[in-house]
Amino acid sequence: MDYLEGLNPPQREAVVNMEGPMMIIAGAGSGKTRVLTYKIAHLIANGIEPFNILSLTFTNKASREMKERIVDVVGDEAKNLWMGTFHSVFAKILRFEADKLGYQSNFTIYDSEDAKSVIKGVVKDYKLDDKLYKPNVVLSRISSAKNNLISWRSYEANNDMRLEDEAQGRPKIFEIYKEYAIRCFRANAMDFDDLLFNTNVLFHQHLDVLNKYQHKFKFVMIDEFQDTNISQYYITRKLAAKNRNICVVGDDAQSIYAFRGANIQNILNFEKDYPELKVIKLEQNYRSTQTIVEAANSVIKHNKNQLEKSTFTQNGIGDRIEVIRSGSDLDEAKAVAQSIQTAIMRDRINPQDIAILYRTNSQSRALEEALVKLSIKAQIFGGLSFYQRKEIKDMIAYLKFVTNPKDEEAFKRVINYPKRGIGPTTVNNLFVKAAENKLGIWDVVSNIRRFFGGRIATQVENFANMIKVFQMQTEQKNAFEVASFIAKGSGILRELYEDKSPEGKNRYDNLQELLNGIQGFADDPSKEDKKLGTYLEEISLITSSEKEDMSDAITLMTIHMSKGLEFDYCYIVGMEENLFPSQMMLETREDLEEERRLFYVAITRAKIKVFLTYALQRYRFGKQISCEPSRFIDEIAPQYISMKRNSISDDLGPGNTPGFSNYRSLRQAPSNFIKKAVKPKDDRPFVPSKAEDLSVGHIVRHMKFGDGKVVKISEEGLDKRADISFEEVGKKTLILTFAKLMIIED
DNA sequence: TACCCTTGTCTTTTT
DNA sequence: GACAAGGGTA
Repeated sequence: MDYLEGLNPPQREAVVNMEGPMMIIAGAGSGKTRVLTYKIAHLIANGIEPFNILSLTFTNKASREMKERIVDVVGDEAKNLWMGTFHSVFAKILRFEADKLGYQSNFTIYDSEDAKSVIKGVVKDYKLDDKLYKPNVVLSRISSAKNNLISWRSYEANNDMRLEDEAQGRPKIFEIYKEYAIRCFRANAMDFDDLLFNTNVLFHQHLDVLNKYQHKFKFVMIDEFQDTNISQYYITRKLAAKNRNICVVGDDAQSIYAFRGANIQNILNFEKDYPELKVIKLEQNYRSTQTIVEAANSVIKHNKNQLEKSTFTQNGIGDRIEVIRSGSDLDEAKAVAQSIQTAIMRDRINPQDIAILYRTNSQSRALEEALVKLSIKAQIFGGLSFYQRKEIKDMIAYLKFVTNPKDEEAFKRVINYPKRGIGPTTVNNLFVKAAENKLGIWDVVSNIRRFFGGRIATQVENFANMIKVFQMQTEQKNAFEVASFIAKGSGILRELYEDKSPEGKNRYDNLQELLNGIQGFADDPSKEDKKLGTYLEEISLITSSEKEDMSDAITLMTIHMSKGLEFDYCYIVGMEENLFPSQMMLETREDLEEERRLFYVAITRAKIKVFLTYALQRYRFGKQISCEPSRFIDEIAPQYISMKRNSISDDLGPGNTPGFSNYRSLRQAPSNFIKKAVKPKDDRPFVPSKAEDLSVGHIVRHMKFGDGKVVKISEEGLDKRADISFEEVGKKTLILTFAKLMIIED
């Protein structure tokens, strides 16, 4: 029991109170993972069987780490714990109970890309306006319906949803939802939200099943409770209804997934649903310096909606937060890279303890380049995950289609890849025939002679025979044997091998890497089941955040991904209005408050020091725009920050003309451009004309870009801009307030 | 049917 | 600036 020694009184209270409902409100850095870990260990130490404990986390990484720590405390029996993300745990249960809902246990899990593709198909078939019914918009409506447990059947009658749709001019969403649901079901496929939605249906319709799992999961733990949505909440409420041993851990100040349906309301509901609830607050921060904790508190104070809680620390005061201003996004990246170099060399900070955090994935590129120049190793999380690459998705589509031949999305990917002369027209005919005969696509394809003759039949038949051979393999062979057989047999491997371009080479390597990964799965002695289906189950819920940690590399990730992690030094970059807070989150106070919580999360990742950086100019949407520092910088109480200028580009004060005189423009121009551009066609003296004299059709001269024609004048916000097609450097958009242009021809 | 070019859209965050 | 979709051509 010596693990109890290192806990403070509230932490210990949380651990030793095993039974009954409990809510732990845990401030950032207050040791909540520790408490959760020890609590589970304590349960096991007191004779509770590990397989009676269900612990839900938000990432597989978090659950893996927690499991390892529990093994350290109580030993190997902890391996039988039920631990994982909501999605992975309930996917497992749904596979087991699939027939009760009319699914087959080999159902496919559609990722968002698959889902959008289905929606696109529906919008097209229903002849709706695809500008209005964009896949993203429709999917998020459907998703929020499912997360609130509104089925397609009840959607039409749901006034809230319908009125919102109509107000936005999209009255047909419910029809798309209906058809989307029908198609997914027909394809024996579930999307991410279905995994939770269908679990609710299962527990609602089959009380015997619910009973079984209530009995099994005598203790339920939920981490990051503030990020659960209604659908998740109902599942856990049902599971815990009998034993009422439910323990949730969360921090309302760190709720940053409202956009995904997370509902802070759940915290309040929890108190109503369990009147005997024990609430424990962990308020002492063990992670960060006083400066960081106080600064974070001073930020979150600006939010109206929050639970009563005050975090404090007994750690030292530490350095002030450093705010660095740069002229451009590239200079910002340079400054960050330099500062990191100093941190590593002078402050002796381990690279693994340094992170650069940003609001959007697209910000990573400039940073990456700057780091490479200083030979600082960096590991970038996010962006396209390995499994989202085209060549990988193609290969996996084969695996999916072979396991679940109803999967229409997989079918569409593989039917004509590699090219086998079955084009979109033919594919469409196949789908029409399937619909006419109320059959699945595989029923038509595998019996093609009953429906078509001629060239189509021959080609489709070849395809069907190939798939049948693959399917036979899955019976006896393990995932790797099947996959490498398919890679060769389908022609994918040859197709990629023959592409000798650098990208083609890369795709080939990626495919090999995928096969290696499958081999690793098949060779893993701890896995009992090495079937292809099990492999697919495992990877369909993997996310880009779950790469392995690389040693001596710094970390680059979005702030969202950084939740739950900690670093010595944190660089929070792009602290600009419209970027952070994001311009899409400025409309309502709720949205802005979520952004502010996100900022709170970012600051509290740091143990020793926080850097905030912003740039005055930044490339976005392929254009350069001016930026203002983020309001969040001003929201930090001033005694905790110190302002610095980026030594690289501190000549860009407000009085100067930043515009296009920085090196970004030069860098992007052709190498011979500098010489050419400064040499005008004639030797008239350069006298800038007034911005308001400029109009479309004028030929103008720019000191660096040379001569060009004005093709468009537009206003964005307060800035008047001109699109100019330059002879030497092509089309540029210039902000007329800054750019100096001389009209040389009307 | 396949390929090339142009055009339009996009960047918020993720299971 | 990046990528998918659409249109035109062989």
